[in-house]
Amino acid sequence: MNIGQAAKLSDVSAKTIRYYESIGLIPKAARADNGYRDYSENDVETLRFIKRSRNLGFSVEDVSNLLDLWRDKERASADVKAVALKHIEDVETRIQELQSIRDTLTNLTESCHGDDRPDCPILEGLAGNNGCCN
Amino acid sequence: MNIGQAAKLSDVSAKTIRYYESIGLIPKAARADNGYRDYSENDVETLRFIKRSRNLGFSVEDVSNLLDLWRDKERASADVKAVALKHIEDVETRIQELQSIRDTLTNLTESCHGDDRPDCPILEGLAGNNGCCN
DNA sequence: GATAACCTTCAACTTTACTATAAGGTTTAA
DNA sequence: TTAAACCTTATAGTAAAGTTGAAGGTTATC
Repeated sequence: MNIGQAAKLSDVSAKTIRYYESIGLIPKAARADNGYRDYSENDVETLRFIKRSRNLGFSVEDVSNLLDLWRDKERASADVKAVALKHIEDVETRIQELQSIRDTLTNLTESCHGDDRPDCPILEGLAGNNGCCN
Repeated sequence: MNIGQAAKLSDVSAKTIRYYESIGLIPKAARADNGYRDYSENDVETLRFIKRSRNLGFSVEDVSNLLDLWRDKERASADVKAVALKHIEDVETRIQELQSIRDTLTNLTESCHGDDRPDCPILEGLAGNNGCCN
């Protein structure tokens, strides 16, 4: 199938597929007689794998590692698990950072009456005129 | 004081201070006789405000708006609150996305024995061979 | 007086992951 | 047959927020 069809089936745009090929994330595609890239069902599977992994927040480099593991039928599942656990840890850290930010902002906004008067604890907090943040 | 001193006091690097000036986030600095930028305590306060705001995840553009509001002694606190509430909402959305990712990954890793055998539910999940994700 | 530690400008580069554009060849459908 | 809808390559641009480097002037210290 042509790249457009593969794009549709995998939900990865044609441009992005070419980009992935250019950076070596996927091997160079086979070519039809007319020079067009030619994809198999298997290639589409790979693209779907990439798409799902990216949706789960793995970097392209992580995905590259995961693809290697996926293709290696002898790999130890522990190797895959290690990549996943590391990523979970990173995600968890980011969640906690964001929660901390949210809580600080929530405290600030709750103390701001939010009307047309000018005094504003939010700005005071950002300026450091209270003990609540940093 | 010189830029290095202002950098130290505000915890914003000298290069970043120059960068902020170049994009108009802060006004052009006063100059000493030798041509060096000259900062006041007030300027350092502003840099600290910027630093805290950035730490709380506000974009540079948001910070620009917040600075305008900060400088405008007539502003309505409601205007500030609106910026903060919008940001809280964005942060909350991001937290939920990350939690969803984390939960999916946790499910996958929990079903993976993680030893030296090759079969791996994580890769199967990423490949779409189960119902758990996307 | 030398040398380190400052400061200056300006342009270019970094990161990540694409996206866009140009100029052109191919295929499909009316 | 001609127009739309594909496909090709190569180059450049985007986002965001800085960072780096070169080439040079200034100041503080030994």
